[in-house]
Amino acid sequence: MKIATWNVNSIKVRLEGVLGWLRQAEPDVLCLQEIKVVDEAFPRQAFEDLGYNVAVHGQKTYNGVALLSKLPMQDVTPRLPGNPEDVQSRYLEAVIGGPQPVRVASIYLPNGNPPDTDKYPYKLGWMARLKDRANELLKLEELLVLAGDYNVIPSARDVYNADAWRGDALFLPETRLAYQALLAEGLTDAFRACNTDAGQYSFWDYQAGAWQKNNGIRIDHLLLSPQAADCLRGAGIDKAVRAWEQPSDHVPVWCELAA
DNA sequence: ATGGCTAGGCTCCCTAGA
Repeated sequence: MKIATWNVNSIKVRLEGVLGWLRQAEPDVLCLQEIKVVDEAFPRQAFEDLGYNVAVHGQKTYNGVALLSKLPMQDVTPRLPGNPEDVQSRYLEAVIGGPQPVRVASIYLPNGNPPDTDKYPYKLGWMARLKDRANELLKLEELLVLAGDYNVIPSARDVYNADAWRGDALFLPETRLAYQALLAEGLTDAFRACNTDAGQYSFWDYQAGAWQKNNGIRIDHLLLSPQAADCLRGAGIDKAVRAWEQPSDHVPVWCELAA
């Protein structure tokens, strides 16, 4: 089963690109982030025509996540538990059917900038809630894939110019420690389990020729339960998509499970 | 990033992104 994640930065603008990528890459599951539309405005039919089941947790203008799956989805659950007052659409979980079911979540972790505002404690609080959710799910001993835009640069090898990101919410020591605490629950970074090279990025800013200089960061991750990690057959970043017409600033990241 | 681009909407300027 091939599972991918992609922050598309508006599904309306990116629809043709996403459809083209699906035809080419043929993932079984695609986790989308920053769709920036309400559920009713999501182009559901276009994906159903390609053979995907669709689950959406949308929001007007900002955020919004979705799941596309060739196999049927059960137990489709929006929202990360732990704060009923959090109305931002950043989490959608489902169990993908099949002989070996896989629980998948599409995650859009808060950016957190600027760090001296309430946006940063919101990010850290969200990360603590995600850690709690992971802890709960790992007890089930299922195949589990938490995939999405984590807005976390895990280490210096995941950034072109570390000094430029020192004080940024994506790279602050407290952010990286919270991410390490999440991994310590028992999760494996699928890409890093397959590739230890530096200079492997999933995001390049639109500004200042960042793409042309390969001035990027790796912030889109697929985190696997031990049961899923045992099935891991490969992982990669579809970097070439960044050079397509009217691209997102993120590219798809994927993993292949023998399940 | 001393913010150079992109997207959305309360659209001719603002917020947000990372």
